[in-house]
Amino acid sequence: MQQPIHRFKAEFFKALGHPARLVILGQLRGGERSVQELQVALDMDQSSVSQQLAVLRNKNIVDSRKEGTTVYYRVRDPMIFQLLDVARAIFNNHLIDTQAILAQLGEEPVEPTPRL
Amino acid sequence: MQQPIHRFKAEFFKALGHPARLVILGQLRGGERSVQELQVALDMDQSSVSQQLAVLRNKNIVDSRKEGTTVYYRVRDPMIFQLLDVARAIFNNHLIDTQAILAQLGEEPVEPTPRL
DNA sequence: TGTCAATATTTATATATTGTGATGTTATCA
DNA sequence: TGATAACATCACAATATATAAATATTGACA
Repeated sequence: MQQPIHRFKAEFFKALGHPARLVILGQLRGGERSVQELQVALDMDQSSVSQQLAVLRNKNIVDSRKEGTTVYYRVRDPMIFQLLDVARAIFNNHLIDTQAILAQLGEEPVEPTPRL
Repeated sequence: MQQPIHRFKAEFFKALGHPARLVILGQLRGGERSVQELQVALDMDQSSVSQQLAVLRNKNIVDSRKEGTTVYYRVRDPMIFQLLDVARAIFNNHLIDTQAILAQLGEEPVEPTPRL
């Protein structure tokens, strides 16, 4: 139970456990992005984006490359996207549950057949 | 960014972000298990196991079934295992990083070719 | 060198999660 | 009904994570 490998795996999943970080990964599906581009896409301030990127960086989920004063981020292992795809499939299988949880979160429900 | 669907996905991944819960899911690969069986397998006290199961239950990741005074848990969607398999593949692809992080966690490194 | 733009880190505070122990609940059975 | 077994939930201190604002770093360029 307290095997380090499980702690590590848990850390990995925890890194995925934040809306902004999921959106960042979604953006990175289209290839590398600068912090600024992400900042615009996410409508978040620079500091916050940088912080979320730091979390992903610390868990080796993303990599960065500096070009001049701009830093470009990319996903380290494309298999991450496969992981997100499987997750999406799971969500689609359980839309009703999803709606229940969203309601519980006090949010409006998703449409009948959402593009996740 | 603040779309509820991302919040929901994040909640899902957060639920996977705990060593004990990952071990529980690992146990449930072999089919349903009673709380007691899990308690023994994880070497945790009853209350803690119950609480971790509650987290998984609240996120609709597991289902429970009562038989007399015993409660059996099972994974709701086998695709969860597929997700864990992809995660494992990612970890295997990045063993060096894994070791780096384990070191950072102050733990002993894993063997060269671990069975995850 | 001085300044600016892009990004990172720090700091403080708020919030959430965890771990542990105590208490509740429910079903069985004497 | 009373006792017990199997779980669940509650309560609270400890720890971790999130959020936001301020400050630091780095590279380009005048």
